[in-house]
Amino acid sequence: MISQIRTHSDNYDLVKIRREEIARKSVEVFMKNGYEETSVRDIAKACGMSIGQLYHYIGSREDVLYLTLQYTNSRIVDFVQNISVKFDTVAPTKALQQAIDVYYRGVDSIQDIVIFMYRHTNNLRPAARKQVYKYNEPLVGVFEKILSRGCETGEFSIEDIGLIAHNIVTSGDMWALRRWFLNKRYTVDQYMESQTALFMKQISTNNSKIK
Amino acid sequence: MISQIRTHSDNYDLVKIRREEIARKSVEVFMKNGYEETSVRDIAKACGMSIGQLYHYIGSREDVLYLTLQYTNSRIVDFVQNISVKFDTVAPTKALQQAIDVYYRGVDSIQDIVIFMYRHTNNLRPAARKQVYKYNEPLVGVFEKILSRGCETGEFSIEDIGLIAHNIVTSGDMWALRRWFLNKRYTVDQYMESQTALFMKQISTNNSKIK
Amino acid sequence: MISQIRTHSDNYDLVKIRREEIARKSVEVFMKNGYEETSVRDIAKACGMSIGQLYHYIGSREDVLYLTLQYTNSRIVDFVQNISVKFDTVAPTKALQQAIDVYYRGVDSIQDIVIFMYRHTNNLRPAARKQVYKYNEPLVGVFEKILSRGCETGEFSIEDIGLIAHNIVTSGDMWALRRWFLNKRYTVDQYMESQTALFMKQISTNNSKIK
Amino acid sequence: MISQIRTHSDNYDLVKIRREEIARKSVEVFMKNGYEETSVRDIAKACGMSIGQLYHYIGSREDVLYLTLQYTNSRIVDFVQNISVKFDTVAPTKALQQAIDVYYRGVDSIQDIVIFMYRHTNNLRPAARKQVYKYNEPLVGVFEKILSRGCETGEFSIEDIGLIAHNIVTSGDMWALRRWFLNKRYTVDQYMESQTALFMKQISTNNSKIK
DNA sequence: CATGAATGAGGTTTCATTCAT
DNA sequence: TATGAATGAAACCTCATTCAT
Repeated sequence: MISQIRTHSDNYDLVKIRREEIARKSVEVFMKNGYEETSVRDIAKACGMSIGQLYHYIGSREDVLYLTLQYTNSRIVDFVQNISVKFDTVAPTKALQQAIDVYYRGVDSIQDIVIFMYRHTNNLRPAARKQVYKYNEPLVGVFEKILSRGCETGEFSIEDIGLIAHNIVTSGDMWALRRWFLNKRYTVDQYMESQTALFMKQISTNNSKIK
Repeated sequence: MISQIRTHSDNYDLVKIRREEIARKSVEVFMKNGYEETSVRDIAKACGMSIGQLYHYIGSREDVLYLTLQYTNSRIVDFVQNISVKFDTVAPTKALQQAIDVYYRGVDSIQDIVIFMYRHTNNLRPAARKQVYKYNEPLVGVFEKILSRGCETGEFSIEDIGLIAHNIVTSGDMWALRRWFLNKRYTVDQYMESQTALFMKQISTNNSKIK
Repeated sequence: MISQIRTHSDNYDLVKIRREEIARKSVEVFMKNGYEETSVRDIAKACGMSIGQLYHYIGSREDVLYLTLQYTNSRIVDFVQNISVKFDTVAPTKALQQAIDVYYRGVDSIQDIVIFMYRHTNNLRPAARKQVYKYNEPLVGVFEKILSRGCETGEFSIEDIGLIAHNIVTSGDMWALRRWFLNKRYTVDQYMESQTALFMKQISTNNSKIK
Repeated sequence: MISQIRTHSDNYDLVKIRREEIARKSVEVFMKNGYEETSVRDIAKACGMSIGQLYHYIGSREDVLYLTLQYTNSRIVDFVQNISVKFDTVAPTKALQQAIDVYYRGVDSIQDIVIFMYRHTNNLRPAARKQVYKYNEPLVGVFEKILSRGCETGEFSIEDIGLIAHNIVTSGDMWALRRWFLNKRYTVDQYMESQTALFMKQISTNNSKIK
């Protein structure tokens, strides 16, 4: 959905292209300088546009924030979803481990972006905020799907699949949000393995536990 | 530790009192208007001080942020610690449940402050940021202590006490950080109970499980 | 006279047609949003033209103002003149009353345009301003003609016909310019009748007065 | 009344002084460059203030317009009122002539300001506009008072004193508003005398007329 | 000690006009 | 011929901080 943001152009395709360009480049400056510290002038420069051109495709500075958050959310979700499809034929336990692996390593490689998303989604006006949240939700879905499959095969026994999936995701996010704390004790691999092990304790059937 | 912040006053006690006042009042305005939207003038007014007087006790606007983060962290940690002392004589399982109860309900009642802390700690310059982190650490310690005791009594069986404690705390924080997601599915009580149950799966000895 | 305004087109007739269209549509937007608040983009949209096309018929934004002022002046003058012709065979006193009736009611029905004209004619560069003034002058002439005829028939006795005619017109304009004042005390009809009566006192011969 | 305009200062006296300063100086620039063409920077410079200082005493550029309109209105009304008091002991006919003389010459000497007032009062937001109108009203009252006195002494015979007074004022204003028309035909003295003579025809009792 | 007036750089946004397509 | 994307100067306004009183 492109709308909500004021444009001076009716050329839908061009707007779409430019906005993605803006999102992609803006994330970079925001990562480098921080959102609050980045002026519209900086944004325009980073996008290789004149200020006027920039304002053809957005209505306000906040719209750039929205575009970046939307963009990064989509990128992350797409990334995890795309990879997860491959796990559809893998045994649930294995699939789960691999999905966690993908997501946690992903978080590790874009720590700053994850932090950025947690910090600045609240800066958006309510309507935009909700949109961004919506873009994020499928992420939990990826894990729910695997967990469901595990329950069906009898590998997992779970009361509330949604909560576990949510915990898996947020534990991953925490690797970024609390790296000041976790960095001192773990590497990503250690963190990932430990957490995975803990999750397994919550979901494994006695069967698998005995093994 | 008071230092790091430049003062125009040598009266140590007065400075301390005033700074706590500033922190207390500033949190209120920040919650109401947001940090970025609150000007030094607003802060001074909220504190019932003149701008000049305010600048006797702080060196810059950021110092106010530091004071509030320090203050709120301390308040939270103190709160949980104070209550937890009472659990020292309670059986670890019970104590853990009660501590989670206290913390999660606490988070629920100051959701905005928790979000504020996660968002704005990064705004501080590194030195101050580390200080604030340090103020937060004892919180995990509260849970570590209970878990340790449980291991000693044989009620719990835990490989990495620190990680579990950390997970307990951050799961609580998530109630605030992702309320847009969790609110739709749970009440605070449901969330708390479900999470507690899940943690128990990770730490209970077979012994207690059988019960 | 079309000139003064730079064109990109040599098709004289087309230019004329388009400019009238521009004037007609622009008055509408100007009335709705005000001249200062209406951008060239808004004007183009209101005219159903692209910005580029608009600039084929005008040389600058101010030209649009000129066109609208010229257009509205002409419309008003034409309107009063057309109707006044019908009065040529009517007794001067009657004719005057009817002409006043027509003009004052006319002003009442386009109050905003009258105000607009008084306000914005000064925005034009001197040459254009003079043109617009010239377009307005025939209006006074309409009343001068009636007054002259009345002097000839002996119904009126006037020292300075031009001044009375001017006063009649400007009193009408004042119904728009000072409606904030006059609205509180009069309806158009009352205002019109009272002013007409006062003008009669200034121009009636003793003859007619006795009646 | 000072209020309505946002201040950053609570020092009532200082605000009053500065605002009068702003009004006085701003009228000058506005007369020189026009309101629309005068930037806030220009205003500040004309006032001998920094932009920041200017914004201590106003909330927006429009407030400066309000201040100037309020100021000039007050100046005009005060001027006419002050002079008119002297006429209280003069015979009404004489007093009226003198008051007209004072006002019309006044208008002549500040033509640009009168035009400015008619043009830009509409730029104000409604509340401010009404205030400015209110400041203008006593002007009509000055003439009403004289006319009333004339009716009491029997020199004048008037049906609607308010309307005549209003006409006297607006005829004076027209000397400024339509000087492009009137200049060609009259000097200010001629205009004044002719209009006065015409007003006398509307208000003189037969008595005085015979004389 | 206390005050709050003053600073002015720099923020975001608009918009008349041009010109490559 | 017609389009509307692009320009970028300049508009208004804010605000952390200082310092004379």
